[in-house]
Amino acid sequence: MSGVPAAIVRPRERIIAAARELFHRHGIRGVGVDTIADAAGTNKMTLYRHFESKDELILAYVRTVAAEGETMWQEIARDHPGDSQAQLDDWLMRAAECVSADGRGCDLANVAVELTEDNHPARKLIEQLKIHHRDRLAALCRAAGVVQSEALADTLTLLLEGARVCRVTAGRKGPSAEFIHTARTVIESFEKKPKAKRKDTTHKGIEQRRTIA
Amino acid sequence: MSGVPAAIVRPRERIIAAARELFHRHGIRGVGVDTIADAAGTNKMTLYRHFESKDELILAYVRTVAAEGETMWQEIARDHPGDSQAQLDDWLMRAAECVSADGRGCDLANVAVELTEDNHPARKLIEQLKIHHRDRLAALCRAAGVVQSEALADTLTLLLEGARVCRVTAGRKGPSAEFIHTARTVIESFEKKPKAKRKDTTHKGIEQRRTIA
DNA sequence: CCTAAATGTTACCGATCGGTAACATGGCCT
DNA sequence: AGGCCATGTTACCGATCGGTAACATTTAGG
Repeated sequence: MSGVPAAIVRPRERIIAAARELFHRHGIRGVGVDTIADAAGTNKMTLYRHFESKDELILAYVRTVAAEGETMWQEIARDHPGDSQAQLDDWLMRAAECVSADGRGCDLANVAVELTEDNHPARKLIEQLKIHHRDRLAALCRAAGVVQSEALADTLTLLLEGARVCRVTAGRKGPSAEFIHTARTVIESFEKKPKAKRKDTTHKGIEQRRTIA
Repeated sequence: MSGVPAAIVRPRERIIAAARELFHRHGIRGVGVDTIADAAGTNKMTLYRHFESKDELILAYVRTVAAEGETMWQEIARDHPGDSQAQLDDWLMRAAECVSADGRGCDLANVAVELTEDNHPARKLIEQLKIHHRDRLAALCRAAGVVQSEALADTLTLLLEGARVCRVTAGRKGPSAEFIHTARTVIESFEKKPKAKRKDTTHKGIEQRRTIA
């Protein structure tokens, strides 16, 4: 009854998993539906019974990548409850992993680059996801006591996206190699709210922790 | 003798111009050689008499984009001779134009994203070009008196590349909207060499110009 | 066990892809 | 005028693309 058999992975999930891998490696335009169906251990006909077009499969791919991003944010919050400063640090480490992972850059950005039609539904979805990610980061910066939290979120977003694309264009030894150091320097250059009400312009004591909670 | 007739644009130049435009708009994989030949007012056969493959045409496209970048650097040097600070400002303005131009991002980066084969000659060329650009920027930062010139060049490169890709993924109102302000803030946070030998830690007078020449 | 739904298999469609052969036409130089 | 070289034209090639029809097979549920 509750044994293994019922847990066999359905074709739909295998197709999504195969698309996830192949789209990531060869790009959206670089892989056909035949290849995906084959890699999923099924056939094109079954694929088209679950996705009415390749565009819909691309949308499912984007949603899958987005879900992984959502999982990341949840893990960050779970691993450092109430410690926004540690959450920001964790975000930075995970971001650095994304940069140096495998040199294929950001999957969402790659899709946006390959989808040159302005009104493609996947592009609109990606736009929402990217804005959402930036807003989450801004909220985290604010919680961590950064005064110009919006500006820092914008800056960190640009640095991360730049590092990922530079990893693709300039290789492992390019500007992305120093991403962590670069981001840390920028973060430290932003002023943080002191515990006291008055601004503290001391030129050395900018290192208090847990400013907000 | 020196009249107009001999100056008629040859098919080769028209093909490169058409490829420049179409590759930029629709991506490398998004446009076929037929379309390019047609847009160039010629035919596929003539195209293949000048370029032995589409890959070679892509290479010519990359070289064209690179030449435009070289022209930009020369204009920057010509417009502000001996004033490295003004040259850096000029670079920033031109970079901002690249970001907000037409929302198609960086042509070279787009090619690198679309060319998923690691050993494609165009990818190696792009890598050299990107590294070269970063080194030029680092030299400019050093000439402008920035102490950590290498670090600033890396940071500005990441910001620029990030802004261009964010313009594609997150739209006009995304993090790239504040690119100039973001970059300016970062630049100002980097220490500059004072004229005097001793470091000047004054908290307000960080605005001297023409520090080096 | 029997039925019905999900999946597999094969063949096919029109379109487009990168690339080539053969031949006709043009203009430029001696 | 003659000849040559660049270009234009047409047709074609095999491969692959996204997508579908018809039919066989398996699987699950009553």
